[in-house]
Amino acid sequence: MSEKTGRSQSRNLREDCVAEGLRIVSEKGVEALSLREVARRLGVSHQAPYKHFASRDHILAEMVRQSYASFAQFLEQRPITNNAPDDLGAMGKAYLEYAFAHPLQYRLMFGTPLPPPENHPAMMEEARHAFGLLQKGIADVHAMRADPQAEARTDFDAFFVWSALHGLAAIMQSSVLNTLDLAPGSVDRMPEETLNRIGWMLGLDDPSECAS
Amino acid sequence: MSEKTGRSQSRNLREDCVAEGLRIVSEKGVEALSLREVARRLGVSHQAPYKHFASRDHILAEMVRQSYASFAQFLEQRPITNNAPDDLGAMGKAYLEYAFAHPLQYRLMFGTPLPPPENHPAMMEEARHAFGLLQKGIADVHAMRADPQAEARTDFDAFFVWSALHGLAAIMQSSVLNTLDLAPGSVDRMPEETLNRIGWMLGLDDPSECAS
DNA sequence: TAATGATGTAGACACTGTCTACTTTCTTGA
DNA sequence: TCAAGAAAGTAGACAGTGTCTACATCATTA
Repeated sequence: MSEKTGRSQSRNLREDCVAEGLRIVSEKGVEALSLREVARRLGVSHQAPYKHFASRDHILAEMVRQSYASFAQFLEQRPITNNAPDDLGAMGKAYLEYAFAHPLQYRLMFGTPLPPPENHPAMMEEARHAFGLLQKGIADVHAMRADPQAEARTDFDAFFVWSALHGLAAIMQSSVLNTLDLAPGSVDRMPEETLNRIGWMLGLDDPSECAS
Repeated sequence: MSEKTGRSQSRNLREDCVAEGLRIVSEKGVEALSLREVARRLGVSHQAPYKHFASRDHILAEMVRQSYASFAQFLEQRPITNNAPDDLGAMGKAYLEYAFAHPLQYRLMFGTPLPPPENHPAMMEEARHAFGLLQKGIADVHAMRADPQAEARTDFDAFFVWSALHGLAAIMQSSVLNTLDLAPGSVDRMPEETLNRIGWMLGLDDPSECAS
């Protein structure tokens, strides 16, 4: 009974397929992903991955699930203070950091049509978890406010923040951006300024800055 | 010499390929686009389109170019008043209208990796034109202000507005959205509220609303 | 009128996902 | 212990794709 039992090997193959698939995605993008290439890199027959995944969509869904998980983990592992607005700001910063550090993986999660969500509940569960972090960040901020209306707006604000962050991340990765004739420096300052504006819109800053 | 000369037919085929391609994209998305399917629908051999386009990327670039053109045309044909802030608001509204009315075509322009821009200058020219409309809308607003700093921020503000609008459009088309447990109604009100917030952030509204 | 270039056809190649059939390997229960 | 059976991997086939090449057709024009 060596360590390399058939079962453990096969379980490794399943995980290896996902890992190798994610590597391909990170290098060349989702469009360049093929199960045959995965099998080739792992040195197995082109049908081996199909013993562990029903279809290309299923391996893709697992890759998306793991991406959401590591994305959420990255958001969670930032230093946490007891200041809700600061923590929310740090989460926004972390969001953009992840998007810029792993552009193709980010595109996998948020920029390509996902396999039918109803067929891949595990994938969606992980997505809900990631979004839940943002909801909680917003809720914490609202909770420390006197304003009773704020709480009712939690989902709305979460949606808005997500939308603003995603818009920024998506456009900064677009190839269109490089061909636009923009004032120099206006692109580089965008992430920081956008985070400021989001915070401002949520009323995180000193109201006196409002009119300036 | 009938009207149907070889030349005019071939020119039609070129245009027909793009039109049929756009039809496929609008129905099934870019991923489902294939030149052989286009040829099949047009009743020609699978190689006929290649007499008019060097590669799949070239036909795709032309489709993107036409999409940008019709997108820009849609933005331009909205009623124009002499009130710059109102006109800018109307453009934002038109932006979202187009995105929601033609989701797959919108994805073609802003949601899929474009063919190498340097190889397709006509495509990028049309993209610049579309973005130029937004820049002009912002510049007009800044121009009617006393604030001299505002003008220097034109590109920055244009970038921000584009980013916010795109983020909203992209997320509202995401399949993830339907599986999130959000407060009912928070999604439906997003477009209008986002436009309000953008206007607010640009200072288009009465400053007295700022602290509310 | 003959040549030439543009346009369209046909076949082939390598690649993809997925179906089927076959072999090997490991587990497990009588 | 060993035979049965499940699990895992291999191999071949099929239809689909983009693109290369060779060939046919036809209009213009020198």
